Amino acid sequence: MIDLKKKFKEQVLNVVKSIPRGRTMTYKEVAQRAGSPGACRAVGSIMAKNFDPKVPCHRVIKSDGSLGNYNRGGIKKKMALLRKEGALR
DNA sequence: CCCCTGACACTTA
DNA sequence: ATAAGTGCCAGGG
Repeated sequence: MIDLKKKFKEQVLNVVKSIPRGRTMTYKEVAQRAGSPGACRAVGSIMAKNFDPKVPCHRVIKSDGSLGNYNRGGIKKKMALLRKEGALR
């Protein structure tokens, strides 16, 4: 269980869990905070295939402001959540 | 100025 | 080990 790649995944989940309400973070920012500044694409893959209910992955968006992928009900659900939280105004 | 494509880094199966 | 999926950057038209 103590593999470097898994550590990165755990770090990514941990940093996303730490995102405050009403705040959004890009995949690149999350990847950089997780310890791999060039793994922005890996963050998307992690979220896409291994989503954790404790992780507000809906607060993680693309660098250009798009929402990216979402496996938790649909993109419109993600927008609704962010809008309700105040991350999208 | 805007739109599209290729190449890259990393994970999961 | 390979293939598929995802997001960012750079270049070309």
